[in-house]
Amino acid sequence: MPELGEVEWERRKWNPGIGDKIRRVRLHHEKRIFRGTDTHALVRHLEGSTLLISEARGKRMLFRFSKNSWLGIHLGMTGSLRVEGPAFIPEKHDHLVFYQAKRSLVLRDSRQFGRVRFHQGSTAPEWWRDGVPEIVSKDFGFAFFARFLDRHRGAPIKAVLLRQEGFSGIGNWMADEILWRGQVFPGRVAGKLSDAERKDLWRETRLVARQSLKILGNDDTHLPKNWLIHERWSSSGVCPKHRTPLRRATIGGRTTAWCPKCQPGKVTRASR
DNA sequence: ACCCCTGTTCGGCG
DNA sequence: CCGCCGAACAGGGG
Repeated sequence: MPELGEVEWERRKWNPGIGDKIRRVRLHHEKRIFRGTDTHALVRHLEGSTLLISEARGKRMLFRFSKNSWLGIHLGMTGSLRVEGPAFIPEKHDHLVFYQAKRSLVLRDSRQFGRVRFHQGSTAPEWWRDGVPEIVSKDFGFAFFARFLDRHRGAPIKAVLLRQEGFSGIGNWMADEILWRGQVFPGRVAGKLSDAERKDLWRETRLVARQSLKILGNDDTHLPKNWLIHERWSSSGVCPKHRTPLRRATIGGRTTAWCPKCQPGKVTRASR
């Protein structure tokens, strides 16, 4: 589910709990979603603490609590946040619940590809400061973009766009959207794009990220009608520009949709 | 029953 | 050692 703008939207769902004390934490220590995390420390430190603020970077979220406690959440494929009543009884996939006086904050993740981390300290955890620029920031300049493509010059451009160390928050549908707008076939080898194509892709990357954050991050209104996302899952999907039927194939290891007219190219061994 | 999936990680291989 | 690929993770939905 969640990519950049959707993650931002999910993060805000716990905002009603900001400023209120966590009275009780409910979780099951052995759940896969807590892999690598000291859940006993998590419970011990967060019970009695207050949710202060949160932030999202790419697909990751960081929640700051009083008493120098930090909680990192990645939603994976199926994670979601929500608010329930103070007497909420968790269902099967509600793996983490923070009970407050007036409500509870719930994390649900059926497949548990997501992950919860905990950190105790006066500064943000080391795993949070990874130095990857936000796409909507000035640090995501053309120089960074071009260098990243060079570093992965042998891979299909679709696979490169999905790498979070370069394209923080880009997921499958956003990558397809960017390539469609930039009129680049997803199987093209990253190192063989022309300068003009690179420039276009860089611009479209920022545009799609900015728009997604603005539109999806603030409420659940829909993306513009002429975006590819509305067509890409249907077997009868067509190009929003001229109604050419879309093609679908696995490229870069992921299901990919593209317009054969706007993005000419063919799926070869090297392009997958 | 069977196939598909908006993500990440890791082992194998060239 | 580097980089790419496919499988694995796990459950729900069509």
